[in-house]
Amino acid sequence: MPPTTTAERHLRADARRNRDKILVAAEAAFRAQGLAVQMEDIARRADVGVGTLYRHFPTKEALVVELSTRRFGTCIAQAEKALESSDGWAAIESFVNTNAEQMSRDVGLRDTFTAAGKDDERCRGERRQLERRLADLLDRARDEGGLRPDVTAQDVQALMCGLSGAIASGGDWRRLARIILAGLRSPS
Amino acid sequence: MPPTTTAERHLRADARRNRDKILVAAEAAFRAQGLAVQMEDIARRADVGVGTLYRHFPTKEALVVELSTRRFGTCIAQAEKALESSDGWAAIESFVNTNAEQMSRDVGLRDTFTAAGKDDERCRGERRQLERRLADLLDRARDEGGLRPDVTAQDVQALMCGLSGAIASGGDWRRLARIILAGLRSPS
DNA sequence: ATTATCTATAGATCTATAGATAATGC
DNA sequence: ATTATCTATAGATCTATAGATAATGC
Repeated sequence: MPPTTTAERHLRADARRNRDKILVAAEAAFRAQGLAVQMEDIARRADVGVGTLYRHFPTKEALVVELSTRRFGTCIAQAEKALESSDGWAAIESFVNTNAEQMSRDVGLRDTFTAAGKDDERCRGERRQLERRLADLLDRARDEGGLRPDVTAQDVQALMCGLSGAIASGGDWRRLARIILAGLRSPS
Repeated sequence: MPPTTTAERHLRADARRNRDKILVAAEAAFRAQGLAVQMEDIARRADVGVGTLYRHFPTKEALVVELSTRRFGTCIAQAEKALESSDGWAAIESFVNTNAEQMSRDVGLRDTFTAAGKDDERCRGERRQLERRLADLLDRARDEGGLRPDVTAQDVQALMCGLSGAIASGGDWRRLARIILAGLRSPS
């Protein structure tokens, strides 16, 4: 559930409608074309003038941050869901595979991992929270002996960025995820 | 040794000098700032007007292709040198580590791997040749039993792109290279 | 005489805004 | 009456060129 700020609650009916259309359109545009897509394109997809787009999001950065935050949120939720698995190593496999598959279908997600919101406090917060969840996953798997003992959450975060690049360059996510997971697995 | 084309041989003394200065400046600019650096910046570094830069390289793409080709060339040479090693697996380790270390110091190299010259025949040729050398390295290591049997040259190329992204996102190249190499190693 | 260089600026490609017009809701 | 929308365009930020000026080499 997105944070319904005070500003959003008092929105006029048409404004509310347009805001929703913009978010849907931007989501689709980012997924298909990445964060570099033009504001004009997003407005066209939403069937709205660019002026309206800028009324709702004062800068492109603000729009990118809004949607990147949501993507990070999904990713964090996936990490938490994976944590429910009974087996520590299976949780990590599940997390990496799920994300790799999603990145293969979503340029915006790849861009989010590698580039989005480096200067935005909200995005940085999400990154930190993801790192914490990742650390939880790793701690458990390490305790159970499934994980190579020296792997850190930062390593895995960097590897997820790497995975996004590798997928973008035409690699098969299944094969790449398998290799990276094998690299993380404890050498038994 | 760069290919001394006919055009380059007949260059007037000052033109020859400026061309060299431009190549040195562009190399340094790409290394420090990546391929997105501005032509004006490169010209300034070379102590030359932008007009001169454009006289020698008709488009920015041409300059990027020239320097990316060189980077690919170095990389191919490293693969060939690694191939001289007596041990197949050691050759792969050496290749991956060398490149990872270089990528950590050279934004231009990272950009070259992930983005450069996708539309240029010369660059595509270099990519293919690198892939062939990589395949040679893999074949041998596989025969010797050191390599996970299903790994392809394309996988490794994608992983090198990934490594570049992972390093760009702040990862430690030593740790990342170790994990990826462990993933490629045969599970014995 | 020819070939190369420089500066100033045209042109392309975006983000963002101004200000005239239209839709909402009290 | 207020709030939102639209189109046309300003502004920023690049790449690339025109055309007047300078350096080279026969």
